[in-house]
Amino acid sequence: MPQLGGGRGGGAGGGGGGSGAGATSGGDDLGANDELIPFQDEGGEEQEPSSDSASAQRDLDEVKSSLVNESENQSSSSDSEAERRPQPARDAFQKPRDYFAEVRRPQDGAFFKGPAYPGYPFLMIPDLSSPYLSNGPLSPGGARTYLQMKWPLLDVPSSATVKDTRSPSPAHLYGDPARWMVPPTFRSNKVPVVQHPHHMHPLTPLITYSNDHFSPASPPTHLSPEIDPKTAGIPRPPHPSELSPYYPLSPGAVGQIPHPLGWLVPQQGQPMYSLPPGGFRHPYPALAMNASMSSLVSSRFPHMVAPAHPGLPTSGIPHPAIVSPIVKQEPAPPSLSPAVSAKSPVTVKKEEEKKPHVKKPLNAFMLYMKEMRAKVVAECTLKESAAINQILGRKWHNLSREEQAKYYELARKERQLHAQLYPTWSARDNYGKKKKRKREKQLSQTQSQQQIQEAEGALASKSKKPCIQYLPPEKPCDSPASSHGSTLDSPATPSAALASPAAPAATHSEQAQPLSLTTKPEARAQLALHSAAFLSAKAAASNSSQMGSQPPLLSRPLPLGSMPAALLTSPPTFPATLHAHQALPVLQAQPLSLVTKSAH
DNA sequence: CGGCCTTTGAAGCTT
DNA sequence: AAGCTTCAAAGGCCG
Repeated sequence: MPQLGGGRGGGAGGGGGGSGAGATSGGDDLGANDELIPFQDEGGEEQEPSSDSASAQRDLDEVKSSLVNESENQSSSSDSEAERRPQPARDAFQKPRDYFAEVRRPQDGAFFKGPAYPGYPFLMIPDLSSPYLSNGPLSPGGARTYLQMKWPLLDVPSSATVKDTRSPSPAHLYGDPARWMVPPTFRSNKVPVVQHPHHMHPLTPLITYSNDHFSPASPPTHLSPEIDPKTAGIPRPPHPSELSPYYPLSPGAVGQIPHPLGWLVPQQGQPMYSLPPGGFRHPYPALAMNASMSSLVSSRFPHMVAPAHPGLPTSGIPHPAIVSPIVKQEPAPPSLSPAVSAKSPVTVKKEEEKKPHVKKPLNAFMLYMKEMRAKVVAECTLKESAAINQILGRKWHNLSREEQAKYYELARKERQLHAQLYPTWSARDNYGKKKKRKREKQLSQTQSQQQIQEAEGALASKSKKPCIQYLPPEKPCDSPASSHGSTLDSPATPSAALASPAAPAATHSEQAQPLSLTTKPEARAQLALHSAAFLSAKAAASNSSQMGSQPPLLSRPLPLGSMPAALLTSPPTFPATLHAHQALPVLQAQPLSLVTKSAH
């Protein structure tokens, strides 16, 4: 696994201060630019999401309001927008991954806490449950945890610790609660964790990945987390940013890939990844030690706690990435491949059944969702994931390129790690494991194009009511008109839409969106009513004129996700047109699905 | 109780 | 190669 350490090394070095460049250009191990970093035409938009509660709130409000009425932005957007968006995005564009080096704009401050970079290596800590494990009762926020650690500035030869698998005592590492940076997710009350005194944006922890800072291979000496003053002298495994803490190494991989947090979580001199063949050891013993954490683990992943019980056979502990509780005997990767062919059909079947279910690595958006969901939920009264996800989707689009880049980077690393842990795994392996109602849905979509069209028309008349449904009755989320979250999005501009042929489609889709929300009109009717007042106020404020004609979503910039890497790296030009082009598919698709649903 | 809904992105599959 | 499909998380809701 050359890639593991290496690539990032360069970045890490640079990271110390400025970092990031390496990430993209430099060097990524696997292919550096393979990662696509989308950006929105809003180009400059961004950064709104700031850790600052106020700003965060604003962001949320924006999103919500945008959901409610996107058109409003059009008119008012100019002012606020200008203010809101400094141009960071453009900057970012020029220096895509120079997150650390870049001096943060005031707004960002909250979000990224620029200053933190150098001195704060970021750790991503899985919520004790492997992301690849089936979901448990754990609360949403609990999922993945990203911790930001503040490291003392020590000069220690990283190499010294790299090979050593042992970790320092947790006590040392965790001794100072103040050092823990806990993302909102954790704060959300579901996971009792000591929170760092300073405000921190939920994403902050993720920065690690986006930057080459925290490179295991060659972490900046001054930043080197390798050694804590208190733990100085205690060798510990490297914490490769590349390696997602979520993935425990498969037996075969053990030793090759040190657990990122291994040093953090000492297992009495045992390597983090010293997994017994076929067994999985909880990667974060230290965390487990925490009463609350421990309970979480035990409740959600009893098997993971097993290590605590000597009597329990380690072999019985499934790999974290493996969903199936039953599984067993063999490490995921091995079990996935060979022997099967030689066995009888029946046997094969059985084996397949036994096969652990290795989940797909999370993509950038998923990571973002996990990170931000709790926050959104906390700030809003909304509980439905569907609604939350919509908000998150909006927020995602509102993120600056750099912010998104962080998640893309993180996702990329996750994929890398996943690939290393489960070399034989293929996304195809999971095909058919879920019910495929979706397919039906889509089919129906295509089949009912006409219906969609009709629906659109209906929508136009209905306008955004549907959106309202998802708005929280109360508005912790909504904010004063000032926020104009949607403003960011955009000017109604059809610019993007018009720019490309797809424009029309996009428009439709956007219009359709509201419909989707209405999927369960009856159920949500009440919600809508609650927010009705809010909406009306908003509508009044905004220029409602466009609402009717303009699709709410249209105003929004196109989705970035699909942006090719090339674009990312390319100079700051990516105009709206470009986005529109790229996003086209997405927009079109969206509408369809939405419409379809509404139809249903 | 299982599936739906909703989002974006990645990967696989199909055409 | 382009487009389509499936799955990933999450949790309230629905049949």
